[in-house]
Amino acid sequence: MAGEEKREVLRETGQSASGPPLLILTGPTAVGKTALSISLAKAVGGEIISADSMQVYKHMNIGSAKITKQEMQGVTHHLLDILEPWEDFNVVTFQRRCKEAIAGIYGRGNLPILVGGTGFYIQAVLRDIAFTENEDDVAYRRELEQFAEKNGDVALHEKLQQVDAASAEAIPPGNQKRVIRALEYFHLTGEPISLHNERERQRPDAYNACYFVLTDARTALYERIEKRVDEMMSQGLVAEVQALKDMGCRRGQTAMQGLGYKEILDYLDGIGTLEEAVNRIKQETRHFAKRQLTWFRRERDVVWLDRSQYSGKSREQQDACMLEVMLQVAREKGIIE
RNA sequence: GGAUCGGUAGUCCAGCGGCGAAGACAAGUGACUGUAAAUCACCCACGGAGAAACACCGGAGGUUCGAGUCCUCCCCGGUCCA
Repeated sequence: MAGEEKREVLRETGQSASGPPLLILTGPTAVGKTALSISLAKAVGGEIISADSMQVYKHMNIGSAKITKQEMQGVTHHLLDILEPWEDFNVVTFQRRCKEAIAGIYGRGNLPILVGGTGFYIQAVLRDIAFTENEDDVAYRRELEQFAEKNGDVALHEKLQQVDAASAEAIPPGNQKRVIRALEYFHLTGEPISLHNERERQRPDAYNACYFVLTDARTALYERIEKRVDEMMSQGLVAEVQALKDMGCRRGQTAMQGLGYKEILDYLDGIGTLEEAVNRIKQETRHFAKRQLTWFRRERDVVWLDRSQYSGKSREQQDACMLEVMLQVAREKGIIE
């Protein structure tokens, strides 16, 4: 239904199929991207690049639901386990390393497949968003944080109002992180970030891409999430987090923002019971899935693959059907034979 | 059987006789251009709606200008005594 419509639109508008080829497979957590991505990679001769903000970290396997060596079935994966958990990571770093990986894959004559649930990262690569070259000014950021601490969100927001009214309009005072970034951007470049964003929004895709979004009925998705969290627990999530804690990982680090990690860390620090922590993980993972869906709905030219359309079939059969659809779309775009 | 406390949204829970019903959670929707598994916003008590009026706090009556709030009876649940 939704997928079909999108494809029609693509055909009619004949969106310029320019740029190097790229396959994207994404969707909310726990829809079952991993297995499908392997079939896809095998079918098209592709290498997978993980578009996931947590799986880049070493020692975070259970909680991030990282693919195992065995599950890879020989398919090459990139951007997994590239950082220690105390290192910072962000879109810009991702974009750079992803582009490097893509270049390498083309060099080997293979097709890059971006697989993962971090929509922002995917967008950064697909549209080749230009981020500021400036290093971030940690001191200035800290200064703003302290200002907000003392004077409140609203006062900080007023600062933004003065230099960049458009951004102030768009960002609510409560969203301190984005208010700070907007101020920081202005501080660094002398240009309002709203202008920059406006410009970047116009960018066409940098690739001849197929953007597949795997989804499912909400209830089914939520059930899968709960089941998966339970599995993580039995696989030893607590021990994994304990090990991270022993390595010196603390709340506040980028890696420890991961779902499942911050909650278990709380538990290990004596905040609440294990049961409460588990329930919170489930809850927040559901919220997260919802946010992901919101993001993908907003992206243009996506092809939806909805499991609920194949509800009578087994997962393997569903995957087989969806693989067919993906190959069909890729052929139409001239990405594969 | 007697005593007593309570029945308000999916859940928990506020509510001096002026309530078209507070708060929290869940659910839903959305934003997002260097922390994105982050951060934030909106919405949420039948229906209908531009506004008004009607309807709403277990059920039925009553008192009152006015009842979720007081009274009576009934139904349901907790606790205590038998």
